[in-house]
Amino acid sequence: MTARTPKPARRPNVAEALAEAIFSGDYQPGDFVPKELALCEQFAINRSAVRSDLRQLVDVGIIERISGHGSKVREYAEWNILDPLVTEWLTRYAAPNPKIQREILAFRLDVEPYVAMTAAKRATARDLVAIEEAFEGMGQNLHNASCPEERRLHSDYDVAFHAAIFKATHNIVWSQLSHILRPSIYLLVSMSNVSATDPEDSLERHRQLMESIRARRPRDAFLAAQAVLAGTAQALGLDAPESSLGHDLDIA
Amino acid sequence: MTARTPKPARRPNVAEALAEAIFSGDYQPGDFVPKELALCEQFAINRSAVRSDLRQLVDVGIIERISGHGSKVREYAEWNILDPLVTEWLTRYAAPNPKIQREILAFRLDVEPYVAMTAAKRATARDLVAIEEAFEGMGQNLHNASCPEERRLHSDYDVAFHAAIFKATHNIVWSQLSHILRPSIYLLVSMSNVSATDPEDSLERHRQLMESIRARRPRDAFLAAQAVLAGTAQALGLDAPESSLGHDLDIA
DNA sequence: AAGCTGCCATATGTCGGACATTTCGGCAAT
DNA sequence: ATTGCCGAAATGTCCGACATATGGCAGCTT
Repeated sequence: MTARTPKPARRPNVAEALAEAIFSGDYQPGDFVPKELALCEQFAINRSAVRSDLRQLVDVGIIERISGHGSKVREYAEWNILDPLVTEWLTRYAAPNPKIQREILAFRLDVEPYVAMTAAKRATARDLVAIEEAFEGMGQNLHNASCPEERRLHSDYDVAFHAAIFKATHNIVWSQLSHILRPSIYLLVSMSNVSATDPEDSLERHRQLMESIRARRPRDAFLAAQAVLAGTAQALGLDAPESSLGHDLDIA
Repeated sequence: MTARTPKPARRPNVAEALAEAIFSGDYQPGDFVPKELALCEQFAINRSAVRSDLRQLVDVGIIERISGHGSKVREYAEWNILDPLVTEWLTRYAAPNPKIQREILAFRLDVEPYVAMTAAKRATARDLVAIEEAFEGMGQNLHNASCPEERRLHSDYDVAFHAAIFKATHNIVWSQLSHILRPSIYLLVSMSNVSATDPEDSLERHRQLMESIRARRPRDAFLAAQAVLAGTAQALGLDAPESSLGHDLDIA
């Protein structure tokens, strides 16, 4: 039986499809998505399945179900952008939501230097292995940047690199927050055709960050993370506004 | 018809009930919760309703549904503790999860000083109103601490106070993270009978934090937030381990 | 004419039963 | 002892029906 299972064609994912439509702007906050029966017809599945998927969108705060009236898209501020599923959708469809992307990047500018500093204090050998593997993956997929597949791989390793640093804090909350990295890192890739930054420079900054963590030098890790993020912000056309943490405190 | 609607008795919330059982330790990671039909019988509702509620637990990462086998409780690390619903349940039933509580408090020790500093730079008049109202609510519900109702009110204002500071950063991610405050603040209350800290001292520290933000003094706000959190950590029997951000950077 | 009341259409919420699919465990043949 | 098949048990999906909540319109009252 070399033939694979003849029907891996599972049922269509209504949540996924609606998420794409909403994130792409087809439906905006305040709009109503099609009613259940319409979705049943459109996707050729039963109401139970449709309702199950709509429940997922409710649980992440994207839509609000009004009994007897319909399902309304909620305001962006009400979305659970910390939910892994939402960040996953943001990475794929969020081009038309530049505001959220900017806020996420601002958040990263805020916290990543601090996370790097904490990681430098608590990282174990196992954490360093994860960080190093991700780093090497970034390096190996840095050449012919014209190949989309390779650029995607590079981004995956980039995400893994930063996520590994978050995990090295050995704190559940920080670790789960690493999901927020994915959208902005992928956004960087999708715009990298116009990116003016030198990939080699970026890799070198990542190396310095990694080495600072390995050497358990929290302050160097803090500064190195600032440098990495500043590069990212610049590539996305955002001047690092005020990563003035060090500045304000050094006044002391 | 002075009689109210005779049946506001809505259907039992299976998700809520199961969450309480899981958070209380009746079911632990790896265990299987009762099968759908058993829950139908136990709560006297239909399978559709049961499945809808189970879907909610799946969406927040608490359980995992294995087709044809059952619903298994996932490891704590896989729970979406950043989801508002999960933090809500944590505030109510999390007594038997001291590990998660400690990690949340460690996270707060990490970020709240920085959040306070950022708020001091960006807070608008409207933000200050929210902070001040919460502060006054804390003060007015500080007397006879023996009254449980008043202690609950005090906690609510305490949460509102810290959440208002998070919102004053004017960043979506920070604002949504304020949900994480609730569990540890409520935990403090539930243990306050053995708390040795003076409520007046705590209130005074909060006042200094508020005034630093109002006066736009980021560094003072940073230090004041550290003082507030140190008090909280001490009351919960945790020495502030290493809020050494300032320390490490001041070495510079 | 303005405002209120009550009815009706619409869409979601719940119910009950049925069948399909997946998983696991046991039994039997190799 | 291993492999393969079969069947029990639980979840996934489907179908049809009724209950409930919401919004708007018609008609009546004032």
